Amino acid sequence: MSVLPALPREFYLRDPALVARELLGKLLLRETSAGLCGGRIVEVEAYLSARDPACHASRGQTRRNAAMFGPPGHAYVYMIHARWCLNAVTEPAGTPSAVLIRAIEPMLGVELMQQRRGIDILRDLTRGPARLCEALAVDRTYDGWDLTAGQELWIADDREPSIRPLRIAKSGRIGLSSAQRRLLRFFVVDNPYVSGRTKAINERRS
DNA sequence: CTACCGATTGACT
DNA sequence: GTCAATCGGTAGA
Repeated sequence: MSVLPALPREFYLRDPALVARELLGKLLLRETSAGLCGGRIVEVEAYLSARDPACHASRGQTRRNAAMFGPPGHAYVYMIHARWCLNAVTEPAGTPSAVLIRAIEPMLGVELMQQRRGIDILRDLTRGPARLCEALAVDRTYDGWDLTAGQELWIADDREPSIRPLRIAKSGRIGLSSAQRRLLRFFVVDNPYVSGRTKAINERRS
């Protein structure tokens, strides 16, 4: 049993945009024989199954996106431009939606993450979906991994109350070729570990 | 089998 | 700000 227990499956059994917003401030954790590492989630994007053309699963199931069709609370790990990216699957099995973890704030095992990334600069360690996967040694072998099991790779509540409430902003999603009107990217305002533009389209308290 | 592409990143002007 | 390397997934011959 971990000191930092994993969020339960019910957490993920909801609308992906809601899950995305609530994942901000949670801890993404990774444990290997080399030690524990991870940090606070500060940037996410929601992908809304068949009703969302930008979602990898919007045009049906393939071997690549199969994890998104599975039960909530599991990882969907895919490769883009020769780099891995990590999602948390949401909604019931058969509804292929997910939340892309775009950035975390390094908190645990910084030295280990620096080794894996081959850089020292804290700000560049986990800012971006592929960078954080490299820092946490997440690759294809974690596609389909159960994030609620509380081992190797999981997400937990941050029990440090001092950082709340978080100021949250939303914007359009990053890097999509097709224009996406919907504001499905959520990030912590003024956090230096958020990737891309940090201009707030809309702001609220959480 | 080949050809094309991308939910990115890092190097460069 | 611009640009191209990167390589597995996918579609199509």
